[in-house]
Amino acid sequence: MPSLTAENYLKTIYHLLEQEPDGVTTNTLAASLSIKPATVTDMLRKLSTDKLVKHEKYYGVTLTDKGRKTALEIIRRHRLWEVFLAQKLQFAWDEVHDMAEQLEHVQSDELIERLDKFLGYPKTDPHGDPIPDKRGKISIHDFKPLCVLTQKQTGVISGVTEHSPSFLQYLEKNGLSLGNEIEVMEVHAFDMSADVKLNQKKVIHLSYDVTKNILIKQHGK
Amino acid sequence: MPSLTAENYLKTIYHLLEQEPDGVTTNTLAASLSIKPATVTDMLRKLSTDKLVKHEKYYGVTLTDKGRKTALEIIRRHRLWEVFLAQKLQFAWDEVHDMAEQLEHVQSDELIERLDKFLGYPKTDPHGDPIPDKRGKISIHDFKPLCVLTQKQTGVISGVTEHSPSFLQYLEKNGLSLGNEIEVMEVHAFDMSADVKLNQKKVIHLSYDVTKNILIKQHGK
DNA sequence: AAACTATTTTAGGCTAATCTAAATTATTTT
DNA sequence: AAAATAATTTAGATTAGCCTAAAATAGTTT
Ligand SMILES: [Mn+2]
Ligand SMILES: [Mn+2]
Ligand SMILES: [Mn+2]
Ligand SMILES: [Mn+2]
Repeated sequence: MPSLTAENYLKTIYHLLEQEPDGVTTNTLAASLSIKPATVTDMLRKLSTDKLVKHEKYYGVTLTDKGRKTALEIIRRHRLWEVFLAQKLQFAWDEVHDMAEQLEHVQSDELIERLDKFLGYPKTDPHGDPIPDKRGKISIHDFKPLCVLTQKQTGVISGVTEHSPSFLQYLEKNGLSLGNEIEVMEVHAFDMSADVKLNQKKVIHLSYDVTKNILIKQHGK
Repeated sequence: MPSLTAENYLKTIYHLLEQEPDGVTTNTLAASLSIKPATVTDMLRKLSTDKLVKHEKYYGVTLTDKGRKTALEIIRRHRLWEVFLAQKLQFAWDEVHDMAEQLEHVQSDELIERLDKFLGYPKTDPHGDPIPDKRGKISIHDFKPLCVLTQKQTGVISGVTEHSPSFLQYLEKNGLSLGNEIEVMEVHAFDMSADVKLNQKKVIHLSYDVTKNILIKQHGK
């Protein structure tokens, strides 16, 4: 029964550990939560006491099994609510995150089970991110950033690594939604931008800032 | 933008004013919120500063127009979520309240509008209580407690004034759900209990504690 | 009208979550 | 290896929301 605040710490630590698996620093966590490092240190002491994190003073923090399980529960709730908002209430994929940030803290296991069933047990959220099952098991995909594909390689847009409304709206406007096929026509060495063919039709030009944040499931893989 | 705590005060004051229209006392409010009177006095000062309530020291508190509007928004959210839980997630009417207590605090006007639409603009919640519209307009019914009906009078079960799971489960078990027809066969003077015919079939015996909490829409009214 | 009782408010304290400023520790540069 | 710099922790303070105990007020009884 962690507080809403503690839940947000655990979730954020979980996400940051995906980039820095052997420990998240106090500053990184503070920046991510938009609070001061001193506040983070305080909370890490409490989370340590509750055996949710392991904090090596002056080095960094990682999750315990208990902490990881809790984080995955929150992520499960967040992503199921996002599916609900997108599929049932017809919100666009750039609109669902902020509401899910609130809904994820509603405490009721039964509610989440029923919601899962109501949604038809979805495996991914509107951004292509996998939804952990009720036991905290999460499937890991081997999607690659579009920027690592080379000429002639093809695949399906299957996720994003950037969730800001402005980025998602940009993708939507250019027809780059989940499920669409792409083929890399040419990569320009000087700025890493790429020409990409969409659904075997239109060719569009994408900057590196865009291609690095689009995840591709490669064909025949 | 009242806090979650302030929202609960406003909602509770609104409900208590339905019984005591010219002012809710500090003790009543404290009991209703399960906190101490001293704490209530503190919060009432803050809500007064924010022009949400009018507090006459040592007498009682009422809502300002602004406070009433806010309370009705929260009640709207609560009841719409209850409809969602009952109709879409198949929860029983005695299970929805606690989850709605949490969901009602999720802040997003657009979410509530879409939810309302998704549910087909319901006019009442699973307990028969009216759902305020987005402008804070709430329809008032003229349902009467079953206990005031006399022999031979008939009507339809249309609401309850007691929401505890044990009471609601009792009603459910005895077929006393919303929409069912009743006819008063006999009222026993010594304990105010009543024999009531359900859907022109079975006659059941109900104590006063039960009949006073069932609201009836009388036929031809 | 005075005294008593019940209710309400005030005074002073506590905890969770935040902050700023100062002290400490680790890392990098010279 | 010392000094400088950067990151982190500690110390002390603040605010919201709660508490208990004491003081003040209102309502009731004699
Ligand atoms: Mn999200
Ligand atoms: Mn998502
Ligand atoms: Mn309710
Ligand atoms: Mn209800």
